[in-house]
Amino acid sequence: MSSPHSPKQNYLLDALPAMDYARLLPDLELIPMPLGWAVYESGGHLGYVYFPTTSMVSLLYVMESGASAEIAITGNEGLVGISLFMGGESTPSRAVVQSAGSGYRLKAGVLKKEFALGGDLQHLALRYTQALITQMAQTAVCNRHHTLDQQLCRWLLLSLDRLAGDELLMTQELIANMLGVRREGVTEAAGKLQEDGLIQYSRGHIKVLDRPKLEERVCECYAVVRKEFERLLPYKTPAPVHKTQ
Amino acid sequence: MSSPHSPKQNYLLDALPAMDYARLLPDLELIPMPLGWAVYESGGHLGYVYFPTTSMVSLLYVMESGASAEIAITGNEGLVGISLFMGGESTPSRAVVQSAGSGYRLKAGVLKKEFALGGDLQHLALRYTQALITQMAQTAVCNRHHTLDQQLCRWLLLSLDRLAGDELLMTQELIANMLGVRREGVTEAAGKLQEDGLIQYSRGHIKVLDRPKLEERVCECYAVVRKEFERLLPYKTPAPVHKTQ
DNA sequence: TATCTTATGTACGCTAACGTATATAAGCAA
DNA sequence: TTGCTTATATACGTTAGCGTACATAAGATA
Repeated sequence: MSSPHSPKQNYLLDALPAMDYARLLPDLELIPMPLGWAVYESGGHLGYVYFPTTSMVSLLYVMESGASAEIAITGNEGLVGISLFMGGESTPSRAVVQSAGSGYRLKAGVLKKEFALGGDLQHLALRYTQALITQMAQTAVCNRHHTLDQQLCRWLLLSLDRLAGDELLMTQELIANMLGVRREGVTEAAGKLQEDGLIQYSRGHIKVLDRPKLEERVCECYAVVRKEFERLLPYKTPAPVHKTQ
Repeated sequence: MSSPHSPKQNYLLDALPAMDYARLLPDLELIPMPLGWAVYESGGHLGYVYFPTTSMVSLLYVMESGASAEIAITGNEGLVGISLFMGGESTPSRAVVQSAGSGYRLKAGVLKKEFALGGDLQHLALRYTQALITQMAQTAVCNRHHTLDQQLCRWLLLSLDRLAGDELLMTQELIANMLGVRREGVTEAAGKLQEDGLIQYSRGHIKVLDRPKLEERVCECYAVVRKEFERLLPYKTPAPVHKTQ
């Protein structure tokens, strides 16, 4: 099997004008992104920005108690390491690969230089950051007001949008860590979805059977985030949508 | 009484180099920011960015059901309207004046032009935005894991940091809307704080009597946000701190 | 003064999610 | 095959916060 890797599998890189893309290409380094790898740690210095192609990265905060909560998800529509161009160099959160795959990385210095030019990369990166902000804000709202069942639907749909296919490799334990809830709670919520024929899972494999029905059950948060991503990053149509409203 | 208004009461404006400040000064327009005023609406277009000086603005999301949740707070350490320079022009959230006072505004076009220069205003605005992101992320975490009591402490301290003095004009109803909880819940939580002598309130006036004790009761979220603001926006020392850890 | 409005206090049953414990089952290793 | 590890299932008492209802009290208004 050949491996048809290309930086263009990442939306932000793909959206760059040919000249900007050509300038960055020599510095884009293909790397594997294995499950569980901490792309960056809380407070840690970043040497690179990462552009996921076939992988998915969770931004999460781990509390003193060890409990955690996901803040946002990044897939091939974005980049990991916004603090590099936002100027802070680090953040209190962690970034962990949540779905293995590949990505490209760019040395911090190269990115900053390109960003400082004020061209398309700057605009794209900032628009992506705003979309990410919306995702974070909606996570806060969802955590406050919605049930675990709804949040699981949101999480499945957001993840699906960021990956090819209709399958996720993800144990209930992992999902519980992301949502910041008990594993047993996820078992129960996922059990209902399976019973009703929306998904099918076994030992870390989740297959979505009925996406439209998932979109019926999810809270408004999903659509808010999705629409904002589509508005801010057009031309990105990650997965067939049956009903966004 | 004279009114000693100055754009320098806003940290971001104050931190600008003399030349940049001088360039913007003619376009900075002093405006009153009355309680409850919606600085911008969900999805609405912004004509101005706002630099609060003596006022405080809540970023919040209002759900279909009418329930709401605060995403972040902005005071004289920041600005309202980041979507203007981030490129999105609007956001799904609302911004509402939560504590009356004054501020300065700048026409969208002027800000964008200054931002595009890539100078100190750009750097400050982006660093502030990163601090705001931290606040949002921590709101999500706090909503997930901490009790109403802890969240009330966090909210009081964050608000206090953004205002002069030790008093807040704020009914429990208002606070409940911000936190996205029942008013009765706030009554109970605030009752405990009053009983223990940490605060004193009556009909919309809240006075903080023992800030150190408040900082003992608050969850870690407050310190995370505060430290990140201090790291990203140095020289800003809003209120005496007794114990940040 | 009496009345009205708004802010705060208190109570009661309800539910989602928690913490904990234990049971089953699927895949892997020997 | 047997045993071991990991993933999922189920149960039970506890609790924070909800929804609702109603009571008090402080200012404002007449």
